[in-house]
Amino acid sequence: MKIPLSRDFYNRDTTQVAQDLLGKLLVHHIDGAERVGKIVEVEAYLGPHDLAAHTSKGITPRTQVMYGPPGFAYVYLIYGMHHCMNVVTEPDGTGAAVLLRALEPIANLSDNTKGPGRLCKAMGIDRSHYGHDLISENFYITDAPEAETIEIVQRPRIGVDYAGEWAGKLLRFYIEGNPYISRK
DNA sequence: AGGATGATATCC
DNA sequence: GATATCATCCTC
Repeated sequence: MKIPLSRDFYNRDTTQVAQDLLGKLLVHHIDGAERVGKIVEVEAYLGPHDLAAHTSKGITPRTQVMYGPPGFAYVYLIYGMHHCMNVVTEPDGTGAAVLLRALEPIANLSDNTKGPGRLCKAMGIDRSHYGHDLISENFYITDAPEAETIEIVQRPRIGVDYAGEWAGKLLRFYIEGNPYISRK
């Protein structure tokens, strides 16, 4: 198996981690198969001061893991039917995370990986993965075997119009030209 | 453009 | 206990 990204990778500035996650591989061992997708689109949620972040409501049972140490999965159900996956960033207590929005299928994945809900469906991720440590053997993020040069595009985040001035901030990042972006 | 569908936060 | 609100997706 490959080597998961270290705790220190996640224990950094969230916008930096978000951009560094582009091109990395998300790996999940499930039902005897290794599902692998390349991360091509993400969004950064900076902490309680970020009005678009779930942690802006304070520590609750749902946001607890997002306030915890970095490198853990924050998975939640949205609109009653779709799961979304984040990776927690920055030191314990910060309340920041990066939402994974789209993958490029690499192995044992359907072609339907554009968008956070579809991403989780294709990877077999649900609320049972809430709080899962990504420094693990069966569910983790790792470097791509071959480093490639990518151009990163910055856009406002999707679906956060309620967040006032935070709605317009350029905290959505994706790989320029990649065909698996959820929206232009 | 509108509906599905249930957890969650926030109010009584 | 009731209700409004969702970091979405599918169908029309």
